[in-house]
Amino acid sequence: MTAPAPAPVSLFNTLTRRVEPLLPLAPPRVTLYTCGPTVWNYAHIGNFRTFLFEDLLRRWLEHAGYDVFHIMNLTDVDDRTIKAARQAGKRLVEHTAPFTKAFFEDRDYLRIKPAHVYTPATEYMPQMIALVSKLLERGVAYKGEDGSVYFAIAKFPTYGRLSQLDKREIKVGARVASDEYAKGDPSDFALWKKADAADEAVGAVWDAPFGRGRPGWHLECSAMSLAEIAKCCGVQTLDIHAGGIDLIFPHHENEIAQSEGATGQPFARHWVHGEFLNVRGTKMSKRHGNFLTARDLREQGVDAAAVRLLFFQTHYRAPVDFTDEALEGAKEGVRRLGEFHERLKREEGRGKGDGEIAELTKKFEDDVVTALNDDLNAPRAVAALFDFVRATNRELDNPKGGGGAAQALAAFERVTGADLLDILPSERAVAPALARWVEERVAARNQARKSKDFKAADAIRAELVARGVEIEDTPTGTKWRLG
RNA sequence: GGCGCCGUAGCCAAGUGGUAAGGCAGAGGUCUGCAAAACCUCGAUUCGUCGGUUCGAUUCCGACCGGCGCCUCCA
Repeated sequence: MTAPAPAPVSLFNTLTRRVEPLLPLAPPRVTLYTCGPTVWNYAHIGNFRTFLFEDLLRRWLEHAGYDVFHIMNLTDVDDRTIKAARQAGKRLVEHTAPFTKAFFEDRDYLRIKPAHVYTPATEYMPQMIALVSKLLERGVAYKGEDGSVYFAIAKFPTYGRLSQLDKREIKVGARVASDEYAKGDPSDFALWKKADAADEAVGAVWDAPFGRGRPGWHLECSAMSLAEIAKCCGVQTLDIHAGGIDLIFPHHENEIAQSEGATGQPFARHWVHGEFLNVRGTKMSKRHGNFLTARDLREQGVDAAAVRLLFFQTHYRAPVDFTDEALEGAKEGVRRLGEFHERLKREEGRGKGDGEIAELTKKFEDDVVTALNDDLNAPRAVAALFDFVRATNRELDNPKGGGGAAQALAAFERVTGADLLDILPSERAVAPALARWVEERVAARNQARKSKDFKAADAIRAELVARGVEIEDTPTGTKWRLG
């Protein structure tokens, strides 16, 4: 799968509502900005579904030969972080720091590749203030009667293009902000919110030429992404901006307005949005209380490989229901991949260098490339993977077959290993004492089997199973593993 | 009310204008002392319902039913 760099990758673009070839501004470089977590609490696995799809996107682009610069923001100042800090009786940063740390731990547990740069909003105040100043200068922002600064969407004719707002009507009687009277147009959104008592109480306030206050939610993404791509690449347009589907409106719509209002350049060329993780048909969320955090899964001993496989078995633009049954199925799939991997390593040297397996391997890699290039169709890639596993196992079962196992192993590892899907089972540490005991019992059982004392042999197996050890007799000896 | 998404076997889930991938679970078989693993065979005459377009629709159009999301700080 050494694709000529860079390969043609197509992705659905929310701007046009079509699958389009990815056309970076300056290939092979791709600038990728993904909306990260709000660190007011632990992120749940619904949040992580989005981060996992972005992880696959990043890896696939790199695999295709692109030089990806990945930026992810950390929202550490907004309504929720302030409220949570206040309730905890802490300063803002004291409250958010542990959750930022937890996010990184969860990210590592789920094997998500770290972004090249993480941008916490509170560390980009000068950039945000400068952006607001610029928007005020250009006359697309104004100071409201309440002292906050708003963006005037009337000054930005293409407002609503991303979310097809021109076709929308705001629901009559929908939530009306208390500061409504202060704005020129009810749809104008806050760039900078004048400090109030709660903000002061937790230290979420900054001085700015246009007044003491704090940034509106959308501001950070514009300010930070523009700052980072200017620094790294000297540009004002992102190649890809990704996030959850719920961010299309208003978050991303407002980011476009703010950014383009300031730079006059397109903000992002390709907008990519992932669907939700549901629980019995309803969006997983803190509000519904139907959520599970990454650390919950980790504490249950769930292998991250299973979570990754589970999510990759559904297309990123389709909603997926999280059920225990589905997770169990993914765990079983991961086990099977692990077995197959072990087998390939064991039988790598078998047979001649080509044959049926070489054909299967080629088809496998071609299918994976085709699937992922077509709007990151991971489910189809996974299907090709299991087709390959089954067909190759069949060949390996044939005493005369087996030629090409080394190639199969290499291809298998390229796709399922740490560079791409990253869905191979984690190594499980076994305490030396346990290992010694198991080895002794296995030897005893084989002794019993040798003397045809199957009753004793089965008793020992039951003993092992009771301790969570599964055994498997093979022509080359007895294998065991923790179940 | 506006905009958008979804409804495919027990469960999860791809997909195409020409007659349904893959995974898990289940049944039978090969192998095995027995298991396990692996492999083989079996499952939707059918893709929410009803119409329409078409030689032909699960795939396009319309209506309806059911579920869901967004509509100013939710991944």
